Amino acid sequence: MDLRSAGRDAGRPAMSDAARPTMNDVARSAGVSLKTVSRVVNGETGVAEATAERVNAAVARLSFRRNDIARSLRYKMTTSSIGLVTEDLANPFYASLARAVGDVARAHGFLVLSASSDESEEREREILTAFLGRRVDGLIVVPTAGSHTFLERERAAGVQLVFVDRPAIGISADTLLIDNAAGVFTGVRHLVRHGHRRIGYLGDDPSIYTAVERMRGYRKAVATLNLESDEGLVRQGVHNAAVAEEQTLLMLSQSSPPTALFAGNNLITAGVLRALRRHGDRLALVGFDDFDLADMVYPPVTVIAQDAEALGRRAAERLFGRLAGEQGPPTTEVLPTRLIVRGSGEVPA
Amino acid sequence: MDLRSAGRDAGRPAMSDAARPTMNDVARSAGVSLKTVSRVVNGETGVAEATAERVNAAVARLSFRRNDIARSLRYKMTTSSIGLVTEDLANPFYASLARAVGDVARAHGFLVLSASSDESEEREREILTAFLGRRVDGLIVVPTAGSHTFLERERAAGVQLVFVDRPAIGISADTLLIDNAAGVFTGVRHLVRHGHRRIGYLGDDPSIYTAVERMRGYRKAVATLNLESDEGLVRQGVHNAAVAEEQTLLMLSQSSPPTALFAGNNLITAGVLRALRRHGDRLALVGFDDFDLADMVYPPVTVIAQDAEALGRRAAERLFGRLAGEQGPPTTEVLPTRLIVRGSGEVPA
DNA sequence: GCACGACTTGACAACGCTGTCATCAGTTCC
DNA sequence: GGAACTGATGACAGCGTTGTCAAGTCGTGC
Repeated sequence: MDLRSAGRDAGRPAMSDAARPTMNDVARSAGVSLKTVSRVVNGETGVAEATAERVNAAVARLSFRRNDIARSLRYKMTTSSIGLVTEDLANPFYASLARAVGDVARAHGFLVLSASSDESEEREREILTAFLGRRVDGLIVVPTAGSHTFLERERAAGVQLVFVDRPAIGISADTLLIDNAAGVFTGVRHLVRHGHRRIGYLGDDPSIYTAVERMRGYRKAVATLNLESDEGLVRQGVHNAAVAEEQTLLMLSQSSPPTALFAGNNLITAGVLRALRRHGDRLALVGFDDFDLADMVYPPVTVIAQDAEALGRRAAERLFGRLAGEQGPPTTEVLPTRLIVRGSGEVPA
Repeated sequence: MDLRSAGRDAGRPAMSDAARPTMNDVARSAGVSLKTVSRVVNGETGVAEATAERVNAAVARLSFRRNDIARSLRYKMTTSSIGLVTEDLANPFYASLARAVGDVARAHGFLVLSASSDESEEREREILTAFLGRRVDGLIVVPTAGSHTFLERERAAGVQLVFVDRPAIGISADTLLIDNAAGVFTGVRHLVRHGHRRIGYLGDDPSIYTAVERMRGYRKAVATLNLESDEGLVRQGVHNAAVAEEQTLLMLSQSSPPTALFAGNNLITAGVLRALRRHGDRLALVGFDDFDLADMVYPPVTVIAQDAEALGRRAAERLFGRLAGEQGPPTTEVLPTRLIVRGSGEVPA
């Protein structure tokens, strides 16, 4: 594009020179002092009605909009904004969580900065650094596996901190978790109640906290519910649907295959379903994570559902509680999961 | 909640008395002037190596972090942040869009403020006002139905503006759309090619731009592909899965029911699927919007997919292009949809 | 020995706003 | 009629940073 020929007011030139009016401009235009404008704009008392009207007229005339950046700087260095870091905002689970956080923030007059860490410690740190540079008043973080000790000094400077979905290493702060182990245990027990004793498990990478917890739930079920214990029934590090499909087929072609399966997350559930369809056998299945149209899949999938919305809401409430001055040592709240029975888990052994 | 009383001395933990160090503190600690600290922190040239080292040591010692709020105020009043307003961040479509916007923003060193308007004009305006008060450098907006003329003055003040998914009324700005009408047309034509001439359509509320466009695509298909035109085959205002299910059943119990259906969005597709299952007949179906496990549903659903990620990415690229100074009149870019054949649309009439 | 430029450093103002305190007119009270 | 109060308004400083400009130090060339 040729800037020269773009000419007059084609783009931003001339117009953008119309710099934003400041309180000073409004003051001049209304024939009052800067401070009086500030009083009117912020709805403070002690301004004569006639004066306030003049100021308001000038505000409207100039399209004045208070500069909250400057206000923040002057006013206690607090920004009415919080930062939210999740693994991936496009993931429906975190999307719901983010939505809930946003709603609570809005109710408190706060804005939300958000970004995705993609499970990268370095990227998470970049994001947090940027947020802190912007002086967010609080942070809600789905922490990566790395140490979060460096946040200690930020907390000392008054930044409130809540971890969600996983605990953080190297720092103690308010934390909200899902009861992953109990969820898996419940799901496996459901299968046991339908006669299964040989139950396979496919889980995500053990570097991920939730994967470890879920595996723990499975191990506990195996140990306490009198299940067949066989490492051939266990697959870890299954981190996408394709691998899940492949591993399921391998597991089913063993000499003594399982009669039921537990899928450690929604991606794995998808892969398992595809494998079951290809395989033809009708195995029992329970998956962790609910998903849209789970009732329309064949077979309809029985799941352990986690409430992302509640998780986000509670985390935000906790954060705003602290911002409002709630004292006390860091707390950890664990939210329950819910078994949703739809058919796939009720296939008898 | 009253922000004023919130932050008071009511609650700030004792720790927070350890106020954040400023460049002045660093300067004192390093025995140099404020300005020299600024130079070192911003990597400017012309500082003796020994001095820079002393400053860096002091920075580390005090855990200094540059205050970007103050920097923004001083430095051209630009904040390296953009605002994103969608209808609902929890909706997977907008979640993907938001993720893409976030990635592009990150590549440019920008942060993203986001919020959900819930289709409310008033709420959208509140959000935009809050964003603009924070002096975002640009806005990406999925506009509600109301007039957006008030944004004209913001643009005059230099705020860049991109509308996404729908055009905005009362203002002309860069816009990115999905070719909704063509998508529906393609889907209906797909059904026609499998012998259908009596095709039902269920669409969302006509107050929504995309619903109107999609309906237009259906009408065009009916008119040009020699289909049976019958208002009994058309349902508008279907705004959730339950209504879709109910309306589908009603439509199928007519004296001359359709042999195929087009579902105007993913929620409607879900309702139609449930109705078809209850009804027992195997009708052909094409739905707008792809969804997870569409291949595992029975029957696997043929869909018209839209690329939310591309939409978000292009919108952000457009915005940053403008922020980089690209001139020229507002553009409108229309992204194509994609037909994904899975089985449900291939049932012969 | 002195002027010169190159390099390094710092003093100061300003970004747009709010808190503090002073000022000034108009009461009220005895 | 003067002290004391009330209500409205403004002057000024300062939040933490960066741009501007001046000043200082040093080595070089003649």
